[in-house]
Amino acid sequence: MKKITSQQQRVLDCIQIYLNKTGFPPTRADICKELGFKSPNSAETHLRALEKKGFISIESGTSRGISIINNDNKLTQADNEYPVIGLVAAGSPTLAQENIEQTINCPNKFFDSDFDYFLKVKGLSMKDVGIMEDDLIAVKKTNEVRNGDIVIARLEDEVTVKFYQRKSPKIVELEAANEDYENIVVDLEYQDFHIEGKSVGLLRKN
Amino acid sequence: MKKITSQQQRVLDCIQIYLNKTGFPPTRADICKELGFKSPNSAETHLRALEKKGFISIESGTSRGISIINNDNKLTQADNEYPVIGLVAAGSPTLAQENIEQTINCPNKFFDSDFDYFLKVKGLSMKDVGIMEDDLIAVKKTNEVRNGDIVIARLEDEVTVKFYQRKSPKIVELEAANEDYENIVVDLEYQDFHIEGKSVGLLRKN
DNA sequence: TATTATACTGTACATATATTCAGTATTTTT
DNA sequence: AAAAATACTGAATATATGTACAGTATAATA
Repeated sequence: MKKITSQQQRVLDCIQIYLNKTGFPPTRADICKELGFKSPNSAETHLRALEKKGFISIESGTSRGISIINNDNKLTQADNEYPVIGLVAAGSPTLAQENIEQTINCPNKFFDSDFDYFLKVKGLSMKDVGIMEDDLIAVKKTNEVRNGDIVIARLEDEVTVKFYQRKSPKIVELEAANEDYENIVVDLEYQDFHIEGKSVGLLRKN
Repeated sequence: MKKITSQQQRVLDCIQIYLNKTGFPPTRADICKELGFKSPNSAETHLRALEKKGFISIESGTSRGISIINNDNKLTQADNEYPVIGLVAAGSPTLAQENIEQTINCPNKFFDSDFDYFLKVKGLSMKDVGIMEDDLIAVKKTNEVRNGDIVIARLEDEVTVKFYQRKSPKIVELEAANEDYENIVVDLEYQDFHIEGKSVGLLRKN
């Protein structure tokens, strides 16, 4: 990490303080107000310097698009609040979505891949691979899945967790890991099918 | 906290996911794009409902001025490095340096109970309760176990994970959750038996 | 010595964004 | 049965905001 000047440090601290206080990053004007600058360009040039030195990233054209880059070699590991989302009974037909109000504090790099939320499992359709009722699956939102991946898929209005198997350009098979459940064959041409994401890990609380 | 609808939960999760990914809250348009709405007013009304119910706060006239109100005090959130210990066929799991395969950074109060280390599972003797090979069991070191608890026990030189059942003052039965394995009957008078701890959670990395 | 980085003020403008208004329809609550 | 809440589409607009351009001045670097 490159050297930082005292003024740049003030700006960096200002961003962090503003974030802690409000929950979102400041605008150029906010920084000016906080540090006594009279031109938004003062903040702008400092931000550009901080970006160039790798302390922050700036999303171009985006309001408040500042994010502080954590060097995770530090003592303070970056945690986040991850939402826990409910799931309809896997393998059984038609049930309204039941959602759960809960978030879990978890290090960002807890699993081998990053992930977006936890999914609370209903049903036992994946029991043979050790996914039990009420387990929390760490889900990475993505469309890029391979055969054999455990995917979270939406078929019409129903969300399920299954093995993914692309059988042909228009046919996907969703395979359960439980002999009591039958596999689901999806015709992409006639059915509303969408990959929500894939499993990158699992969490269970006794 | 008031009731939340499934769509409102989706919006709330969307905000959290966006925050985790970018470091700043989404705009109305961002939410629409993420959830498939076609009018920014769809996001707006959901946000107003979430604000009214106390899940978020919205800074008026401020771009991305959304912040999630979390009920739990995560200020005192502390992390720790937890050792991962291999479950070898013979020998007891100790926290000796040579037995520690790796460490995992994890919030102290990640599971419902506190815990001391992760144990890496070998074998499938508990497969019917979803404990698979190479899963990491969060172990709390304790002697206080109850019937039905999943315990980490040492019998002579062998360490196993099993259900605990106290049959009589001198007899303990260690029950597997896999029909291919036989239960182990322990005579406390004649056998060297020791409870290392009990399982308080499970972690799996795909 | 020339060049670059730092550290500002001040003005201007395109666009990103919040927000209101006008509708429609369904579900839930009173 | 009426009222309120939910769940949207679609258009319009004031303003919040990023960002470029034009300057001035000093310190650090090559």
